[in-house]
Amino acid sequence: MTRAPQKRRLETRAKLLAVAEEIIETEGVSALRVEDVVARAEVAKGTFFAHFGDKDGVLAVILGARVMGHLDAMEAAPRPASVEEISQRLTPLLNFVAQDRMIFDLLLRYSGTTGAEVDEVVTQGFLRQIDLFAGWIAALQATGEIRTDQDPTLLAEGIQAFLNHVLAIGFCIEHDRQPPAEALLPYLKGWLLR
Amino acid sequence: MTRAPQKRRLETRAKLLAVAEEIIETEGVSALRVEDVVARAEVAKGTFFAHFGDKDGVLAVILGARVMGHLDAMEAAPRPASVEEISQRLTPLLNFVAQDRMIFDLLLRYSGTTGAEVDEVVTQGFLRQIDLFAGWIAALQATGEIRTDQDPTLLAEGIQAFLNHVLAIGFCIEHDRQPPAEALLPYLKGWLLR
DNA sequence: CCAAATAAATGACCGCGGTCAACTTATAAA
DNA sequence: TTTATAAGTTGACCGCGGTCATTTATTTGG
Repeated sequence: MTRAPQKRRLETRAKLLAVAEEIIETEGVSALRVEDVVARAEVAKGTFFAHFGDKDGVLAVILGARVMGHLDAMEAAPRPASVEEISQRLTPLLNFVAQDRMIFDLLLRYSGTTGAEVDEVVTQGFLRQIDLFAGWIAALQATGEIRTDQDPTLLAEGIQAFLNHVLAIGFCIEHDRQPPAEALLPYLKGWLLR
Repeated sequence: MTRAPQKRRLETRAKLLAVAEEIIETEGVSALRVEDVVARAEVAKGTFFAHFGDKDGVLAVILGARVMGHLDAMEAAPRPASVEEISQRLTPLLNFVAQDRMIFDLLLRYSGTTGAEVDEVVTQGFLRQIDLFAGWIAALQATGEIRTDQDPTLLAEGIQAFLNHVLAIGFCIEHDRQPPAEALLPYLKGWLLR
């Protein structure tokens, strides 16, 4: 039987997270170095890895939480009444992910269950997002606003696909830098309207 | 004015490429180590980077060439006459990319022009793929097999999006391992049929 | 044929993520 | 209180990608 974590452990973890968030806030995700984190938190390097497994681990916790925040906001807002409004609702999340390729890569990599670690924040967020989209879609189907010949979940996963596509393209093409939500709209229309 | 590369340089490059391909062939992409390559090729480490910039550079050359090979085959084969046949034509390429996450990541990262290096093989392949799809789509539109209310290029880019989506999901979800081409079909139908 | 100039190759060195046997601290059983 | 056991932490060490001042080979102009 596993013992409850002791206070000391929770303090160390909190300190590491605080430092990591501080660095991300001021210098950006790409500037995060494990060695900086442990130095500023005044713990040994091994401690970091004992807590988070690897560098991506701490990023998953922090970025996962931010994604969750965006999902909270999306759930709190009124449901979109049109395809354009879907695109609007997605804008903040899209801009968040678009700010740094590392964020996109990490979310893409963690966004499905890789076996055991189903309790990952990012995985949760991914599933929640699909559910959220599916809810929006079902409602829009009920009003006849969008196509009804496909399952809401499939349509939701399709939105996910276009989201990632637009983000990936955005990181590649330097010229023609339109905001991701704008680039998304044509795909969304072609996918949802009939 | 830039001078033509001298014979020695071409030989070195060829040797490095041969060794790298040999390693990829026998041990897989993920097992590729720059230090192994230079050791077996009997050149110094710096030489490798003088030739390919970074590790991804040599991978882009090798994997880009393989993608080109698949595109050749796809162009040589008769045009798909249905959505199912599109999925069939895509199967070899899809399986190639699905064999290792590193391949997927690299192609995704290099698959757009990042400014100057437009002459990257991978970027070429990406553009060629879109063209190829657009050609297929235009032909299917002419026969009335698929929807005609959207531009072939947009539909082609959508296929690209679903391709990547299916691959990403495939790497995440361990259970329920259906071949990627199979997972693709529902999206393709929802996207192209009307 | 011989310098000066440029291309190519070298390998010691660095940064940084990640490991692990040893050590310290907390907790439970005797 | 003592002692066995587990939880938590430590830092030297490693692997590997990547850099760059220096050295060696090749080309070119006189």
